Amino acid sequence: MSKRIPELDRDFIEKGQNTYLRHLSVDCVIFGFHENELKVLLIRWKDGPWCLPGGFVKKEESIDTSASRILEERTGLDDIFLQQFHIFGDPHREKNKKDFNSKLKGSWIMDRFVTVGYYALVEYSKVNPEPDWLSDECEWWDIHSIPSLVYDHNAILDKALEVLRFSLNDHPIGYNLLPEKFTMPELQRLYETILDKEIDRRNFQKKILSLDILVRLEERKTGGAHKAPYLYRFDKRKYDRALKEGLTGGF
Amino acid sequence: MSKRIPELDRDFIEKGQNTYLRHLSVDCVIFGFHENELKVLLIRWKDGPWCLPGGFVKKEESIDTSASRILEERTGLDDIFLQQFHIFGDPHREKNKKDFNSKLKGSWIMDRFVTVGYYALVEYSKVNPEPDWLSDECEWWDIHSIPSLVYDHNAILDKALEVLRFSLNDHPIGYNLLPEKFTMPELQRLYETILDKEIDRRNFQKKILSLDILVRLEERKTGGAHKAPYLYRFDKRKYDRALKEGLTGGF
DNA sequence: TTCCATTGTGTAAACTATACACAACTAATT
DNA sequence: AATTAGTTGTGTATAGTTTACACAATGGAA
Repeated sequence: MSKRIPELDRDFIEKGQNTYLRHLSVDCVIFGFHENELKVLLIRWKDGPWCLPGGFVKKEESIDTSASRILEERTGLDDIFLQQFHIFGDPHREKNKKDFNSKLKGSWIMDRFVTVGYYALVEYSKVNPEPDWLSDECEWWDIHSIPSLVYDHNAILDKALEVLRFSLNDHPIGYNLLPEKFTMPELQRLYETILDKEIDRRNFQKKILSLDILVRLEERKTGGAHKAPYLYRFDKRKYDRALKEGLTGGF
Repeated sequence: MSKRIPELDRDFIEKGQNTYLRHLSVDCVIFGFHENELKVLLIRWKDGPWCLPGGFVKKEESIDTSASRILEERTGLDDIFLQQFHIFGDPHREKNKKDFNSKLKGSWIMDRFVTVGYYALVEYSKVNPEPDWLSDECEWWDIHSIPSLVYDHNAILDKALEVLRFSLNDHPIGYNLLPEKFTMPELQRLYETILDKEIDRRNFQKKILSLDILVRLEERKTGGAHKAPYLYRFDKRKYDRALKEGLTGGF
């Protein structure tokens, strides 16, 4: 699947500290939405466990830029919605780190790392999951069936989800996760998945429309087995204005 | 005022990297409430500018513990309400760092630092502001007349205030900032100061009481030039329960 | 053609937030 | 001792928001 690049490997392990800040990493929780389910992009280390895609901060690089770079490497996307949400600084967070790779012994990588959590919202269909030279697999996982992850990555993911829930009314979450055109039921299911609760269909529509950030198109979504729903898109200008003033209410 | 400790000084500058993580610092925005004004505790470096009290992370120490330690050193208080609120990772955030102290040239301190922002809520009267061996002064400043601070510390403070405002309904902010017994007008003025807006006296009381987290005492606060207001205290058990479930509404 | 699941729409009731007024109290002033 | 100024304690009416709920219309499947 992915090519091993032993040169790069050795360089990274032995001389990474010349390029990157020590003790500091970035981990990304990349959310997507597909088939009415919230998904998270995970990678699997070579011969190792599943984990959040992450990386390190270059010596002259902003941590926001690091996160963007890491994301672009894994998804092929730039200009992504990215949000720092928490920093994880327990000295014992990387439990069993020593066990993972004997050839890393003595490397800067085996030091203690404090990691900055970012979450990203991406349009599922635009992503081309790409393993890198450190990983074997890169796949979307359903939020309801996340495997056991390395270190404290499950806790990082949980925290991201918690923040995402909390941010639902103040950040352009729908805007970033859905394709340009979408139906009201799709938007509703996104909200329901993130909040993990059911919302009344009619009240949802009323409230979302009252925010005055959507435009209903003439088109309807055909092909479904039932009455064809209207398509909507976000009115970016109104959306941005509403976000500045703070979206009101919540479900 | 503060004693210089040249030994410690030299040790810290030359060998600090053996004790602390490199490139990572912690800065604390310590809020207090006094005379109906929100205050922030600032220190002034020796022969230097005012800044937020901060410090470094020991190699085997949790960043939360670092923040607690830094806070205790500056205020004499332990068991303080502390909340990580943002990490500042711009490589150019420490502008003019080189100019500050020529004797630091070549020291690990002159490297780039990423800093974790914490805010603390303390009871003003319990704090004994103490300069340390790096600083000359340690004083409360009114939130409305903060001086120009070093580096990006004004931005860090602004961000803390923004988060504090946002958190007013989900965190035990009143509980931590006020003395044990307080009057309804005092609590209201705390809210008004943090939110920077006026609130109707009667509606405020109605709403706060409806949260069912306060106990009205038999006592009244005497000595004022007017009608003696009742004293209240927080019912810790009910408060904690309400926080878990999330306080509703907001002003 | 009928059936089924789903969409589009509206209204009444419960709840929450806001605006607003008057009597009681305390110390300072006369 | 009475008056005054400023503040506290309390309640109600109105506007606005959220919630609960029902029925007709549509499009493909049977």
